[in-house]
Amino acid sequence: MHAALQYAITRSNFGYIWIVPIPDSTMAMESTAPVHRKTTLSDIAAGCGVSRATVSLVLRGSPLVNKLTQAKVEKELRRQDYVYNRAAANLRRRTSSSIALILNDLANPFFAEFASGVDEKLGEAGYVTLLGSTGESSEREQAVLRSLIEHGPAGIILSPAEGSDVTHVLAAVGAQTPLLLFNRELGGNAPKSAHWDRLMLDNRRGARLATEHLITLGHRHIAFFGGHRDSSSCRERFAGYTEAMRVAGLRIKPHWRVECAPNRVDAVVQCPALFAGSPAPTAAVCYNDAVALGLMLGLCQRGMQPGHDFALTGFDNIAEAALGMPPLTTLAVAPRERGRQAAELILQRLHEPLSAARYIISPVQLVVRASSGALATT
Amino acid sequence: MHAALQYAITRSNFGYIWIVPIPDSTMAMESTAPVHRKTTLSDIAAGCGVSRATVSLVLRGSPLVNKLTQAKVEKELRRQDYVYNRAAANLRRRTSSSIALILNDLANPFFAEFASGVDEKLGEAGYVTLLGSTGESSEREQAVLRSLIEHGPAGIILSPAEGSDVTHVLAAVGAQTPLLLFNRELGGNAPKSAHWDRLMLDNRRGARLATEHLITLGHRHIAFFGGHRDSSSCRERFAGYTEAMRVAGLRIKPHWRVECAPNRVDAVVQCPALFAGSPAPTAAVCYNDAVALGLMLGLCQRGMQPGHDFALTGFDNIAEAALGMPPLTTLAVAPRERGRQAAELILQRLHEPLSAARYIISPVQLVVRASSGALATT
DNA sequence: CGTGTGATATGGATCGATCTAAATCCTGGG
DNA sequence: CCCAGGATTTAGATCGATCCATATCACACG
Repeated sequence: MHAALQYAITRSNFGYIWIVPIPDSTMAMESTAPVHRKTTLSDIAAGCGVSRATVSLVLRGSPLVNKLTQAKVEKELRRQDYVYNRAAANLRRRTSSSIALILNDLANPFFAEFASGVDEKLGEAGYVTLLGSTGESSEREQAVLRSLIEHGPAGIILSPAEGSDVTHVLAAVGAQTPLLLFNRELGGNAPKSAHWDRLMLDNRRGARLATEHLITLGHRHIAFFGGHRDSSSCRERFAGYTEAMRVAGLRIKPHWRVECAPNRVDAVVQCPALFAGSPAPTAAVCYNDAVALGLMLGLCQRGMQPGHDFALTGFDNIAEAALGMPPLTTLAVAPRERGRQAAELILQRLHEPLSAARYIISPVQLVVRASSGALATT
Repeated sequence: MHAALQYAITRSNFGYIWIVPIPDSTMAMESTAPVHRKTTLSDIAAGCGVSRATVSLVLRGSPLVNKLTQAKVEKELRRQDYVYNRAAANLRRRTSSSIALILNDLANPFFAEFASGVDEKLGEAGYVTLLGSTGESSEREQAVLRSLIEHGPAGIILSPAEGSDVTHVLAAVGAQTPLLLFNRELGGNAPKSAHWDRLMLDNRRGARLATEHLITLGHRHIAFFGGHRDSSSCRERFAGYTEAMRVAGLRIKPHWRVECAPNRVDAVVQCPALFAGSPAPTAAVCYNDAVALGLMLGLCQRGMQPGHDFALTGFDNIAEAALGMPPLTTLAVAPRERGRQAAELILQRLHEPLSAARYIISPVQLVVRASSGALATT
């Protein structure tokens, strides 16, 4: 290879691409193994004059093998840079060491942190995470499920896409692989025979806590702001809100229910709707933090000071909630913890495939900050 | 089972746990398969009186089989709810259909979106993503690498943990599996023989663009705010800043370089340091968006109006950047696109294992908004 | 000296698919 | 009626590990 060809540099649009040739001695002597094949248990056996069975025993730390042979084999394992082929072992043992994690929206920080928790816990238990992101499309969900199931995961953790249907999911999953549903229910009505574990958030209780908090602070005209009626989590949160209002003997005016997409931009846009009717609310329970932060912006634009002239709460306790001006009163759902919990649940299910299905509604915790006016700092 | 035992409800702390017994007919008739084992290719063969080889050919859509037998086999496949065992096939074919994706911090929205892009692209290509999150710990990185490599991924996409070391990583990965490095370089000095692909962000150019933008707007006293000197990306961005200043013939005062942790809280705290010396800067290039948003808060607290009394830029273009008051001028890095690109690169590498290593520095794009004063709206 | 015993080691079948080479079937030409 | 040759099908080995039943060995005991 000529020195002149050492580097090829391309300027493309903005970025750069370097092409660096491979050094001549592509693969130097790899101990003793043939250049390309991975070394297998048989290579080790041959390499130190014992049978494959013995090597296998050593790999699994069996007490049956003599200390000396064990040492000899272990030395050879290191010498040949052996890596265990778990797929082969799993095939023979009819086991699996992976769990599929299928999320409707990995790019959402809430699910990202959930995934992080799942992976953490699974890793500790010696399992590996098979990831699948469906981008909120039930067609992709089908495809992803079918693809992942072929890799034979021991279990599946699924946060369904919106509009995901029971029968389709069950058809793809089959009856063999345990399923844990997270965050959302499946649409359609389930066949009687079907059963799976569920891990949900206590949306209803969360919204009730927030509403009660505002009531305690003296508010009587409280709105429910944001979210769409057809989202199940929004329905649940709204139910918690109405429940608290009813218990406190407060009537809800129709114009106190303002819908908007669960993001900041739309929240800003819809803010005026809150004040269209009379009496105007003095506080709002928001569908989630994004919406609450948007509403705060909208209030500022109307010359109102959130936490002072108007109290509001969020839901999720995203990172920015603590840092807003003012900081946001909200409900912490601890997504990483939920991830660890989901992993634990599916692992338990593997140990007891026949035990009763569990339906867990996970606690949420009210985090009081200045936006609700409780800690108002002028 | 008695009706009285139908449900067990536990109230625990905040949440609830339902235990729902499994219906009596746990597994109804599963077509014809024995209750518990998965159906295999042999079952299908036996079920419709052909050989295993023929079924295998049908599965892979070979044109060699007669239309009639093909139809017969396909019918039986459906009847028995057959699912392909890709692990077994991979073992025989000595192939792999998975790619390992190892991230230093999955909970970070930037990486979450990157992962989302990777998974999307890999899915399209028929690959499955093996996830591993290292939580910024090089020990965990080692463990995760070793665990994932045992599952025989066809390739590895690695965004290294801070302080991750070349030799350790190479020892875990081995020479067989192609490696693509994303976002960061590995520490330590690499052995000559080693080579792998790299996909990095054009940190330097990004910071230069931001700085040039501020200079064009008339600023002469420009600070570089945030980040730590020992982070490689921070060093690169700082280099871009100094380069632009030098080219424009502007001297940098020492007190214009203020370090802080790459988050909002610390940025607020360090804000006053910017104005400790004279002459005070009239603008700042910030290490990233979080820092820039923090600095905006700090400026407000000093009674200054960002984008009006003081110009500033961020880096990353996180979701909140567009929604701040004022919206933040920043550099878009398109993490999802980078993810798709990373997936593409590793897939290409699988097709050409011996082609030259690529070093790609991905473009970043200046997104001008009001915070830099270019679009000042009073 | 034969043999029972505990400690080790191993051959060969096996998991569920694929591959290779060879067997079978079918059809038309000689 | 036989056979070449294309169209189909298949038996059996194989991937890299594990499991089972059996083999081997050293030693002690009657």
